[in-house]
Amino acid sequence: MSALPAIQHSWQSIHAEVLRRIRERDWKPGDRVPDEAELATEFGCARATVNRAMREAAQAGFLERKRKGGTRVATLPVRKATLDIPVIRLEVESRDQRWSQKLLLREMARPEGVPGFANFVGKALHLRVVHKADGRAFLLEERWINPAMVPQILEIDLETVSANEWLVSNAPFSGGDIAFSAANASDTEAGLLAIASGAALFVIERVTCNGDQPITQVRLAYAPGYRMQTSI
Amino acid sequence: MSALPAIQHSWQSIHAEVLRRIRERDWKPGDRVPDEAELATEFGCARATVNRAMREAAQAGFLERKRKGGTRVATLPVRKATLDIPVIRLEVESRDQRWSQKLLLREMARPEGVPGFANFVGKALHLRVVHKADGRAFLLEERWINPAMVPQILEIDLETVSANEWLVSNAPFSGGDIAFSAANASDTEAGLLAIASGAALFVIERVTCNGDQPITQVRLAYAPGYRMQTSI
DNA sequence: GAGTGGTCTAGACCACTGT
DNA sequence: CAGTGGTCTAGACCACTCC
Repeated sequence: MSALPAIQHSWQSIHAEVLRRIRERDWKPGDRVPDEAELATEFGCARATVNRAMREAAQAGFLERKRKGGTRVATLPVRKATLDIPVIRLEVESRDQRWSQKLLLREMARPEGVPGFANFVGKALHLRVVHKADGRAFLLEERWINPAMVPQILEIDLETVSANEWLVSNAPFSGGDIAFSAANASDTEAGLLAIASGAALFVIERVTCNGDQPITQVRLAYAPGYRMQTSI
Repeated sequence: MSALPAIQHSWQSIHAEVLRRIRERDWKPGDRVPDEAELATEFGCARATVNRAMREAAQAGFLERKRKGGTRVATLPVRKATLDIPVIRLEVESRDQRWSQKLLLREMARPEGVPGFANFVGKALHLRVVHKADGRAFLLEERWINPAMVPQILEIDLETVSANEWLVSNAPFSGGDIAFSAANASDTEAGLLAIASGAALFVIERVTCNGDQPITQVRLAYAPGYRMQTSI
């Protein structure tokens, strides 16, 4: 009962009220909640407005919705965190630091054992780059690029433009996979990053594809101190 | 020009077509794209349908929308990856392994230098737990819990029920922060995980709050081999 | 001021899926 | 089969922001 203070509109206010009821245990985990039509009456708005509010809450993991089954409060709310994967240069500049890079290696080679390039035949563009923030090396990039997918990149001056940035702007892609892990720095890596051998690196591995064709695979190894953050 | 094959409906098909145009460079980065009314005419649907498709594309980072400014293709599309933060037990069981835990420490203590507990006065519940998959230790959990926010937890048998799981189901919370990083295993950590001292651990640090009150802070250190994965 | 996206409404039909 | 969420429509008004 107890309708809301009279004037309630906007899906956001309803969304907030829904989250409040979950947080305050008005609606308990596992509970069936009133259906959209009922809530629309209670809130005095159109069903579509309730739908929007509930859909967003479900997408965030707070509710579980099923046709005919109705809507229930999630029992074990799987929290969903959204990470931004920015262009490296912008990530550095957003910390008010100056970005620069050094191209250590540029070759055409056979990608062997490279994730995403399993069935690849012929040679691919292989890059190794050190990224610097205010002149200090903080990130090693090891990248393989499928030249069949982005032939133009063979003519780009990768000393000037980062492959990362060029690809983001010029390589259409449909999807990919990302994995995060930790790894001990090899002697070589330690030398390049000016850190102790064996130091713990934060590693991001990413494969991007267009359809079923791989475009690029990259391994980013961040020097100690790097933190990837987000809110939930 | 070239209207679509005639029958086009559903925001999802329009969404797919929009992404295709971006991918295939029909619409180039930075380009202004037709406004909603125009697209609605082209696709032969209501403006609300176009709105839904474009809104989702913008949320995913492919478009930038501004009132009056119109909609443009993002020049440097910031990829957004969504991570699921599951309950540890379920994560293990989803790999068809058996989950178990060992409670190493349970004390009331002053949280000093604990993120999120900066202004905390008095004592908090401090836990240290080893999580095992098929009997093999793979994760160290170090947790602080604000007893004022969840007094019932003081009476829970944390040997049986994981604090992680209990909190997820019983502690209402409104938000929090997560950070991911890498760290070298200390001698103690190495001993507990049966790995070499200094090995690279994947670390997740999370603070959850209700309003401005901290509920719990946890540091999860995963043994080498752990990968957190997602698709984009 | 005017153009464009953001949202709300009232009603309708459809698609799943539990009973 | 029937209840519930998912979506579409046509129209309206509002809010922001560029000119």
